[in-house]
Amino acid sequence: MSPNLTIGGVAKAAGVNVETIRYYQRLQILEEPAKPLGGVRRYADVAVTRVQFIKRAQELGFSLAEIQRLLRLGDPQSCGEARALASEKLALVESRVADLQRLRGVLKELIGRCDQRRGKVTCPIIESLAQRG
Amino acid sequence: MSPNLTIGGVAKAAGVNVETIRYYQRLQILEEPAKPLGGVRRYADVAVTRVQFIKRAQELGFSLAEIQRLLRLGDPQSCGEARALASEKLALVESRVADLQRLRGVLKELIGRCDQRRGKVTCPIIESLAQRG
DNA sequence: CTAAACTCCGGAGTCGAGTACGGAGTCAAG
DNA sequence: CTTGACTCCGTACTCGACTCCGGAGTTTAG
Repeated sequence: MSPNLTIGGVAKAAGVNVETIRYYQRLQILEEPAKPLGGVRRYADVAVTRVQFIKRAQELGFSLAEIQRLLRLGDPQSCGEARALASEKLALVESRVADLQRLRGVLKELIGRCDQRRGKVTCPIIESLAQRG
Repeated sequence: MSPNLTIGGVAKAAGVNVETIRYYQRLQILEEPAKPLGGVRRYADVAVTRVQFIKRAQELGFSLAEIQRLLRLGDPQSCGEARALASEKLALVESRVADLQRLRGVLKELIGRCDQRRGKVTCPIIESLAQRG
C-alpha cells in the first residue's frame, strides 16, 4: 500500500467530504503527507482506515479531542495511560448502556401503553425521565 | 406547587445556567410564565422537572429538536404519532446499545491485553474500531 | 431607604464539527 | 495543448447548544 490516493480518493473511500479530511489534518488527528514541490499530495490506504476509525469512534460518542487522545494510545510507550483512559471510557460506556437500556424499557412501555391506552394524560416517557437527573 | 420560583431558582434547582432556561424558552421547549406588569416571572416546580427531563434526554443522545417532538407526545391527542416516534427511537436506542456493548468488549479486551501485554505495536482499540465503519 | 443581588431583554460571542468559497496550480483524456 | 476535474490553501460561513453582555427595572436584607 504505497501512497497512491489523492485527497479526494481518501474522502470517497472513507465516505466523507474532502473538507473533512483537511479539517482532520488541521486538528492533527490525520497525518498530512508532504507535498512534492509543484505537485499533489498522495495518501496511503492507511489514511482511509484512520478516517473510518475516527468516524466510528465519533458515532460511539467520542469527541475529536478524545479521539486525539485515543489515537495516542497506539504509542506502545503509553500503556499505563492507555489503561487508565480505557478504564475511564469503559465506566462511561457502561453507564451509558445502562441509561439506554432504561430508556429502551420506557419506550417499550410507552408503545405498549399506547396500544391499549386509557386516557393517561401525561406521557410516561416524560414522567420516567424526569426523575433522577 | 404554585408558582413561587424565580428563573434563578429554577436554574439552581435544575443545575443549569439561567441563560439555559431562557434559551429553552426561546426554543419553546419550556413554557415562559406571563410577566406581571412591572414584576418578575414566577415558575412552578414543574419547570424544574421539565428542565431535568431535557437534560436527561440530551445525555441519552436526543437533540433539542428531538426533545421538542418528544415533549409533544405528552399531548394525548397524538398517540399515533407518539407510537411511531417511540418505535423509531427504540430502534435507534437498541442499535446504540449494541454498538456500546461492542465498544465495551473492546475496551475490556484492551485493558486485559494491556495488563499482560507483550509488545504489540498497534493499539487493539484502533485496530478493532477501524474495520466495518 | 439604600445597596447588593437578581431579573429582563435583545443581541453578540463561543465552541465543536464541519461545509463552502474562490482563485491559483496540477493532472489526465482526448 | 487544451479542457475539465481535481487539488491547494486560507478564510469565512453554518448549525446546535449554549454563554456572556450591558443597561434598565425589581426585590430583598439590613
